[in-house]
Amino acid sequence: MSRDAEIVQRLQALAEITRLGIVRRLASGERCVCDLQSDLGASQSRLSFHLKKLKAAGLIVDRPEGRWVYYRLAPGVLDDVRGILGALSHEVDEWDHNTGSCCGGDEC
Amino acid sequence: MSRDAEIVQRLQALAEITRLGIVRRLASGERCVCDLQSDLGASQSRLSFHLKKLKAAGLIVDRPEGRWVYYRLAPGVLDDVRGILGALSHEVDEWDHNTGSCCGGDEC
DNA sequence: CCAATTGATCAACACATGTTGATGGGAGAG
DNA sequence: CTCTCCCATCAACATGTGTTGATCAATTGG
Repeated sequence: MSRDAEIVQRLQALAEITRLGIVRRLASGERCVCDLQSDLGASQSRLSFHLKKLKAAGLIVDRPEGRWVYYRLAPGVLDDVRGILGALSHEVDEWDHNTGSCCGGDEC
Repeated sequence: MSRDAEIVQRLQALAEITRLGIVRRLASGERCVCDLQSDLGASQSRLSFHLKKLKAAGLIVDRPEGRWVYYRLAPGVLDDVRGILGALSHEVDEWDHNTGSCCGGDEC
């Protein structure tokens, strides 16, 4: 998978209200699905669907233990995403109002 | 629109390969649609569609001038998104392996 | 005025995504 | 073993998203 596809997948994983809630919840520590279920008021099936997305994007990791499966944030991944956005917004500082001409130059 | 919905909309706007390319391109300065068209090799209709999404999310702003419409990054918005992600990943530092019990406590 | 250019918008289509309710499987309790 | 709990998975459905090709409005140039 290309780097860009990976970034897109991670951003997309975060770009959903339920999953954002899950990530926010996991930010304070490991939780099992049943915890998230009561915290977020979401059905078990729905949570499982979203956890799968987050896991596929590498944002969370699971730890099965007995009957339960504990989820937590994958270390460093959120900061990695932040780094990408930082690299994007960084160049805008030295922005010149008329850096380039339209349509490649002399024609416009 | 709630704060969370706004964040989701912005993340979602970034979570697409064409739009990520647009943002990356605009990071180095203002561009008109015809510039992006040749840079990204995308059709005019497709670009217009994605630019509309980015604009609706508040990530870019437009500046009509004559026949052309110039787009550029909205200042501060990318950093705002970064700030959100930073707030999320921040709490994970003080993570305790067994912070909470499952399912609210005494039952598991 | 007429023609060309830029870009927004539309309809139509294919495909992806999120939800619900049901089913199944593994682990532990009785 | 049987029953229950936790969780993943599935089918079915509704909705959202991205693409193409056509059309339209506004601007500019001849």
